[in-house]
Amino acid sequence: MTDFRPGDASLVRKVNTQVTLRALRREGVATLTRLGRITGLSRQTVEAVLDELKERGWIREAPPDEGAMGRPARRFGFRADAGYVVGLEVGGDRIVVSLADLSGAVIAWERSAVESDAPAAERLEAARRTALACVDGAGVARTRVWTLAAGTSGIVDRSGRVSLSITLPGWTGLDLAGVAARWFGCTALAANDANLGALAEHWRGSAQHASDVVYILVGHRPGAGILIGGRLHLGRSGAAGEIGTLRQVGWENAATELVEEGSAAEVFAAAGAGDEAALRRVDHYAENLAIGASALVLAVDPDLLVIGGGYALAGDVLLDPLRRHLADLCLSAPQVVTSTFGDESVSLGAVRLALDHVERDVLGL
Amino acid sequence: MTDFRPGDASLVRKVNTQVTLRALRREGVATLTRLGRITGLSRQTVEAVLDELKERGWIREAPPDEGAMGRPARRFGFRADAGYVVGLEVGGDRIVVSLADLSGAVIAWERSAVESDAPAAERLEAARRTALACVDGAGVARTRVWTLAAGTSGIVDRSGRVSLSITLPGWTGLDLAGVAARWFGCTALAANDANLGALAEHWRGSAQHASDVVYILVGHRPGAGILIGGRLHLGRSGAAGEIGTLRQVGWENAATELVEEGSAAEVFAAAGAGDEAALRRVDHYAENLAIGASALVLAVDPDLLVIGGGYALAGDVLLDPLRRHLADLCLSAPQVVTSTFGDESVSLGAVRLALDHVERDVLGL
DNA sequence: AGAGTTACGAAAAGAGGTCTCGTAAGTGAC
DNA sequence: GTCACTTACGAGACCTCTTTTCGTAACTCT
Repeated sequence: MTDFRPGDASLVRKVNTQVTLRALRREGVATLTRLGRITGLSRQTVEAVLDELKERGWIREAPPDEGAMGRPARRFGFRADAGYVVGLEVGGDRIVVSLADLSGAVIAWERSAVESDAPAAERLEAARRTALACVDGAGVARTRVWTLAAGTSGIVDRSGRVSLSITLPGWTGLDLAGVAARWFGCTALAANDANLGALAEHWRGSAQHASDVVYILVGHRPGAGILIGGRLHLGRSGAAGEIGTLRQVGWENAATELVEEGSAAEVFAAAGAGDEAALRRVDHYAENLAIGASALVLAVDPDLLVIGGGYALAGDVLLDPLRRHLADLCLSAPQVVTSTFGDESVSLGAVRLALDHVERDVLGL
Repeated sequence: MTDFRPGDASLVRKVNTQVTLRALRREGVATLTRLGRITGLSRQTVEAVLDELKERGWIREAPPDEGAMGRPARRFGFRADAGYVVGLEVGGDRIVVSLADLSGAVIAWERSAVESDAPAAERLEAARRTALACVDGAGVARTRVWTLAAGTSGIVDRSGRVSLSITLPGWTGLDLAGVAARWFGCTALAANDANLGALAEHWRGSAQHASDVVYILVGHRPGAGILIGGRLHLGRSGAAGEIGTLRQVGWENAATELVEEGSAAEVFAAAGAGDEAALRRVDHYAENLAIGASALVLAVDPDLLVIGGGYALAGDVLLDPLRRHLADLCLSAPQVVTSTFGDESVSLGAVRLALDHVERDVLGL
């Protein structure tokens, strides 16, 4: 439950360091006095904390603000460029990479296509190349990447190994985190793509103010990620949210039925234009989706249901029937919204995961 | 995420008070030196903390141990009898009450029967009488009850109001916590029965070492409770785990099919003796159960699945087919065990909930 | 009664944090 | 350019909480 270890004075310093650093990261650049006011600490304490942080290289002193009244205050800024993290999506037909600094600002994107039946080695090599290209292209030395996180479809266990992948050839059993760790010689993490999507939405998307979130990545084969109390819930084997496994749910073939004629985008467009047959197809797909979604919703009773992934671009054409079926299946369905991100959501979630790791393990606490 | 407030020296004292109190509750009675050793604090600090706690009435000084070597040490004990909590199950056909002291030791049980079609007022009155009888019978003054928690079937929202009950007449809309608060003039909490069962198992039952737990209360109408990270997960409206709502799951009528001929106990007994027809019935019931259970398991991916409630007494007669169907439906089914409690599990969980409240709100932190 | 054992209690020291106050370093008005 | 005003810095006193040390007290055992 709570903490078990007793505390001494250094605990207080630890807490206050955290609080100060958190405030500084929000502020960007701030004076001692201002930091004192927003943290509730005395200026003296803030000063001591910042001295320590400067020593450790986390922050830097910025030039004083000119033109202000009174004696110029010393200003400090979080050294967002002290290190970088890479967020990576290794998808069925594409690789998406984002490079972010420690403040979470994404400073470079890179993407490339990959054949959906490419063997594992080829897919990995494409991912590696794209990631390196992204970092090199941004002019960031490879050694300055502190952590990499990768999202991929399939079940990824807590150690970052793909324990089961249905869609990607040769993917099952792959130690994705282990392999990716060698690319930059840094710690690497791996997780399921839907989980990372959920994380991204909670970080900067439509789920920012929700605590418990179910995120469904709709596309060829829907997947789901769950946030409990704002934190990723992975489960014992990392398989939390894998409701699609249940035959009763019918997620396996939901998409193939949808795209029997034409691409998904075409079907959605036709449905949006009022085409009866397309509407029926979409409705049927939404119903299938709703069955799985309702199982997750009933299990978790989330504050919010977020729909992400390629098909989410269809917007209300898909969401309206989904909401209808969901209301039918659940006692009280939560609010349903679409992702605010396009296809960056997984790599953005990966960035967040990497940053979480940095903040926890490198920054301490 | 983590704490937002900065800390000063008093934070350290708070932490150490918690640690000490926790240790003392585990030990029962302990000397200063011993407490120092197990908490990792100096004897002086422990002494200061204990002085404060004695002042506040949480602990008492016990007579020194005789016959030991050296100067007799002062001994302190947690005042488990400083207050009491009442755990209550308001079931379909019975009321179960347990009275526990602050150490969690149950010092009195009381139960009574109630008609399954009794109107709400009658059921409530029976619950009140039984609770009062339990406390009075134990010789505990009613004013010494600090918190009461009640478990009942149906969906109970976070404020302790029954937002939906299918089985109990007149129960929907009842402010159970509000009503029960008047019985002893203390804070009262209310929750779903399966949630409390889960809590009980994690506290003292088969789920003690599990972090994420799905608990299914099997009986007339199965219900489920979920523990995430050892804590109750209620969800937005308190409906987390209500997978039985989903028609595809078939929990609604699972039991009625089981008991078409004879009582449930008879069917289980016959199945245990090898009766083909009974085996088929049980297998069918187990299959229905497994569908809902697998939805929960896939959603949450728990460390452990615990089966409690009346039918759990059947043991492996029910569990074996359940495990089989579960293995069939889930990628990797978790361990499945039965509850270690009989029909005390809900009231025991209620005790735990009440104690949690006391520890958080009364003891501080 | 003396030796051995164990715990108590006061005193000193150190780490952190807050408050106060005199001083430094700017801007703006005259 | 000087003076008043504003704002921030820095040193010192003081408080809280913890730990360490050491002399003393209160037992048991021989």
